[in-house]
Order: sequence, then structure tokens, then C-alpha cells
Amino acid sequence: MLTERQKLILGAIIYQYTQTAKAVGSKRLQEELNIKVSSATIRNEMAVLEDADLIRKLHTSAGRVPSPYGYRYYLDHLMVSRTVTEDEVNKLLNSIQGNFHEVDDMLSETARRLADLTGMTALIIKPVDPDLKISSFQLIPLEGSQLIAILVTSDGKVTSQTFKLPKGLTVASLEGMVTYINLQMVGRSVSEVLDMMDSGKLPVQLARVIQSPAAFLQLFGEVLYRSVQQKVHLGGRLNILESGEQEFKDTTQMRRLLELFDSPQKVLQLIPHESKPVAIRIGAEIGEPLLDSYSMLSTRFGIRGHANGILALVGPIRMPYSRYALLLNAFGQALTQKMTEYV
Amino acid sequence: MLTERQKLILGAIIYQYTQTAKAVGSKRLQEELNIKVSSATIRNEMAVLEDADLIRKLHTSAGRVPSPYGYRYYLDHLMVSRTVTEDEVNKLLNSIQGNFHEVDDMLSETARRLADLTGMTALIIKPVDPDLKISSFQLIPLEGSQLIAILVTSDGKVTSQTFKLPKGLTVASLEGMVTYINLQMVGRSVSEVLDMMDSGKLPVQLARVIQSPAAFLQLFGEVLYRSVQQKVHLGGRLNILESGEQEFKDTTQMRRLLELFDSPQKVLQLIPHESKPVAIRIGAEIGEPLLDSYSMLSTRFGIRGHANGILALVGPIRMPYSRYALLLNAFGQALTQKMTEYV
DNA sequence: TTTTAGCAGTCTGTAAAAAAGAGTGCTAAA
DNA sequence: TTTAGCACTCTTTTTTACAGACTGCTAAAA
Repeated sequence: MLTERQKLILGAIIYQYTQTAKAVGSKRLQEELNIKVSSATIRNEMAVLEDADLIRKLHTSAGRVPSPYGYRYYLDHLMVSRTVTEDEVNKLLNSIQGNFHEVDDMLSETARRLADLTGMTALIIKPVDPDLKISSFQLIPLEGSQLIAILVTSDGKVTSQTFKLPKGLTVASLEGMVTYINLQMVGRSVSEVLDMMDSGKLPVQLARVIQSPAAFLQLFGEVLYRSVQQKVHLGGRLNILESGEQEFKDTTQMRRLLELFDSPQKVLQLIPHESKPVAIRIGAEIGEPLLDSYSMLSTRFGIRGHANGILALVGPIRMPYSRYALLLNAFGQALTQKMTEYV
Repeated sequence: MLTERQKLILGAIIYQYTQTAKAVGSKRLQEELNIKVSSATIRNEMAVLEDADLIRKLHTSAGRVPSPYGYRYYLDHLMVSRTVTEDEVNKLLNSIQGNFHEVDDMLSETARRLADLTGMTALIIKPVDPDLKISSFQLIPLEGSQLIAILVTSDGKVTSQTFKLPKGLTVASLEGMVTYINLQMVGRSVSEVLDMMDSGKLPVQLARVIQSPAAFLQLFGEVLYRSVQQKVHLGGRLNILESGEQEFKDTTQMRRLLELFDSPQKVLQLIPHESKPVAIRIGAEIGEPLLDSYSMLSTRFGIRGHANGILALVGPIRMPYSRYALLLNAFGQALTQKMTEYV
């Protein structure tokens, strides 16, 4: 257990370091804290904090910097976190105004803005609506024997795919299938239909409409599957370059880092399992070696009850946590509200 | 006018520098060239080349490096350029095999491959087909009073946009409009229809079908316009980081460079007006200060007679020009052929 | 006139040495 | 418990020294 004075000093070290990015020494703390003890006393207290691995020194005669555990302690015991007011959320909501063609555009723009605001990298994973419904399915002939399949879902997303008319099938027979799909499947949820396909229920039904539905089913399934794929929206992908603890010695690591964010698959692995309003993970807690010298704040947002969208910030360990946690929280609430407009 | 020996030396300097990235001195040239003159003679010749600003030295007692003008001279007078054989194009064509959902996917993949092959940044601007035709236009109701407009063009591209049902319009009246569009406009080229809108011809016609077509027309026009927007496909955007002449002192310039490629608008300004098979521009010739220490090779490709697509490589000034020019040429021809599959 | 050998002079890059700065840890006294 | 003081450590910056790589010039040779 830390004494009040030790907490005060730890807080000051974190504050100073967060501001200046330089190891902070006993003398500077004394001036900063405006405390009535000498620098020697502060040095003694610092020794205690160091024994507890809350702060570290880079080398024998340098000032101290917070350790990851020190940040953790700060977050858990020292940081005072405000809650977001409804007013603030509304202001934010107004600022995300704009005429977007689709949800995805809106989310991209939001990520960009959040990144600009913080100087960090923002990422948004669109919530999956388990009730996402099929709104329409169309087959449209192009030139030659090319066709294009178009699936529209209730969130306004359009998934399309071109293909060649399979041998043995006529456009007319496909038309029949499309009519059937639109009659029977529109209004049903995508996951339900995917289940029907897996269980063989749909194939059986379609077999009544046409002899060999296999080719058609494969196509339909592919488009369906692609329509529910999670997409990652990135903002300020390049900010990560300027926010690292240490400068990059070689471009190699820099590349790896950028490539990490370019891979939706890898980004999806970064999301945390905790369910706090705002989850804060420091350095190695993220579980991705490339991000060991970064921190990640994340919150969930979503449609109606289904808060499975992710809104996250990735930046240097040294950052104003309380401010950004608040911001993220506000953005998350705003997004949750905004999403309803698109359902 | 340069003597044969001077040309030989210039060529050797460029070759050596291209290979080793180190300023080349008279002694090394003597060994390399296996020539029967002494290094002093070579020094004399180098002085001549330097007077003509074909080579430069970084400082008093360093070897020489080619100047931008030196590269230019090399390209114009010294480089022997092969032509691509049909066989090579075919091989390439096979390697771009793959099942792509749309042209855009194919182009992205090609850019990626070209970038991997060269270690440079590749960019592809999709050719605009002036005969691009409208294949279908649909309005699909979503939940609430949301609608989604979908335009399919003959290249298999789908452009969509969600919007709220404007007041005073009913879904039924819109249906009429859609039917009319599909009856009258499908098969016409997009540019033709855009002209009809500008000239007021289409509004007049639509006015017969419905009272106030303004709201509908705006929407239709917007979707139409977006469908012919040029898209830029980038490959190896990050390669630019490793290929610069000098290391980056600060991350700022590095960022600017990456942002340049992230902006389609700016990328479009980079394309040259010349109409050589492969245009090669060196440093400042590109006309973009950020790329002063890079070179850009570009070629055109396209659909049928309309070669207005661009295929380009951006990399360090110091590069094997003849090899990459050949490669680019081959890829351009392959793409031109490949495009026909998608029309 | 052209080519060559030789050498002084210039600049870079690196290594070694020196100096300056910032901070700690310990001791002994208040 | 707190404080003043000082020796010690480690980093960073500056200085100095030196080897290496070329050039440019001169004077002689071809």
C-alpha cells in the first residue's frame, strides 16, 4: 500500500512524463510539486516506488519513468474518470453530421476524425447485426454471358459479384430462382438463411424450382457470406509512426506496424475480451509484440442491444489516458445512437 | 557531343552507381571497364562529363554520381531498349489468372504484384471506357423510409447510394421512374446519359412520367457521376519508404509522401501528358516536389482503342531503367488484353 | 597533342578521448 | 524522519585524431 505522498509523487511522475516525454528526476519533481520536503526525501520515496516496480530508470543515473505496472496502478487507483454528459454526446453527434452514402462511409469518416483529434490511430469495427435482413437479391445480365449478382441487406450495404453463366443454365431459369429468393428470403435475416443453406433446407426447396441448383447456390452463398464479413475502418493509420516511444531505427519495424493495420484479420485479433465501458490495455497487455510500446483504449458500441462493434484508439503508452478514455466513451455513445439511423 | 569513350564512361558510372549506390571514382572505373588507359585519363574525361553536368560529385574529394540530366542522357542516347515479345506477354497474362469479383480487384492485385516484383510503388488508374453502358438501375426499399439506389454498368461495377424517400414522392411513383429508366436508358453509354441530363433533355422526358423529377434526377445524376469516377489502385505503397535516395531525417516528409499516394486526386495529377510507350520522368521532371528524388515510369493501357488507363511505377532515381521499362511495357500490354475480358 | 605517374590537398567517416550535464545513493548531521 | 552535501555513474556532446578515398595539378613521356 502506498502512502498519500507516494501516490502524489507517482501521479506527478506520470503527469510530467506524459507531458514532456523525458525521464523525471527528484529535483524537477520538487519544483513541480511545490511540496515542503527536499529533493533527498523525494529521492527516498522514489526508491520505494522503484522497489514496487511502479517506476523505473533507464540507467543508473537517469530520472525515472513509469513502468507499465505503474501506468496500470495509475489507471486503477489514481485516475479520476468523469462520465460523459448527454450534452457532450449530442455535440459530438452533430459533428458527425454529413451525407454519407453508406454506414461504412460514416464509420470511416468517424475514424478519421477521432484520429485527427487525438493524433493516434483509430479503428472501428462495424457491429454485426444478427438481425441483418436480406432486402433484395438481383441478377443482372451484362454483355456476353457475364452476369452480376447483387445482394442488398437492410443496412443498405450492397455486395456484388460478377460471374459467367454456368453451362446448362439459362438466364430464364436463373430468373426463376431470383424470383423465388426474393419471394421467400427477403425479410429473413442473413444468418438464418446461411443456416438454411448449411442444413440443406434451402437446397431442397430450390430443387423444386430448378433441376441443378448447385452452381447457383454456391454463388448465392458466396455473396451472402461476403455481405456479413466484418470490415475494419482505420483512421490516422500513419499517426502510429510519430507516436512510438522510441524512434524507429530501421524502416522494417515501421513497415510491419503499418502492415499489421492493413490486415483486417490481424486487427480483429487485437480486440479485447473484457467488457468494461472503456478497456485500457498497456503495452504487452495488448498481446501483440509489435504493439508492446503502445497502449490501446477500446469501447464497444452497436445497434440496439447488440453492442458488438468496436471503437478503439492505439497510441503511445505515454498518453493522457483520462482525457482520451472520456473521448472514446463519448464517441462510442454517439456512434451507438448514430447507427440506428442506418438500420 | 560526347566521344565514344566518354559515353562508355558515363554508362559505366550509371551502371556502377545503379548497382552499388556508391559514388564511383576513377580508379574503380578503370578496373571495371578493363580499359587500356590510366585512371588519370579517366579523371580527365570525368572532368569533361562534369562540365556538361552529366555527373556530379557530392563534395570535393568524392567519386561522381550521375546527375538527373545524366540519367536523361543515358535514357535518350545510351540505353538499349528491347521490345516485349508476345510470348512474354502471354506468360504474364497467365500469372494474372485468378477469380476476381470485379475489374477493380484484378487491377489491385496486379498493382500489388508489380510492386512486389520491383520493390517499388505501383499505381494503376483504371481506363475509362467512353462506351461504358448502363446495364441496370434499381431502387430497393430498406426499412423505414430509406431507399437504396443501385446502378450497374457494363463493366460489372456496382455503384450504390442510400437516401431517404423525399417528401411528396411515393415509392410507387419512383418505381415508374425506374421502369422508365430501365426501358429507355439501359444500353446507352453513361456519358451520353450524363449529356442528356446536362442538356435538359432527360428532365423534359421524365417530366412526362412524373410531376417533379428534380429530387430523383439529382440522385440519379449523383450515382451516375460516381460510377465513372476514376479509381487509383496502389501496390506497395510502403515500398517508397525504403527506396528513397536519402534516408528520411524526420517522419514528416515520410508522412507527406504516404499521404500523397493516399489522395487519388493528387495521384491523378502525377500522370504525364506524353504519349511514349513508356514515359520515363526523372526527379523534378515529375513536377511534384515530394518526388524530386524519385523517378516515375508510366505507360498507358486500355480497352479497345481507348488507351486512357495508366500503369506506373515510382521508385528511386537510381534504378535499372531498361529492365523496369520493359517490365512495365509487358504488364501494360497484358492488362490491355485482360481488360477485354471484363467488358 | 594526348596520356601518364606522382603527389599534395580536400573531404568523409569513424574511433578515441575529453568535457559537460543530470541524477542517484549514501553518509552524517539536524 | 528529514536534510545537506558529495562522490560516483552514466549519457550526451564536443573535440581531436587519423585512415581512406578521390580529385586536380604538374611535369614528364608517348
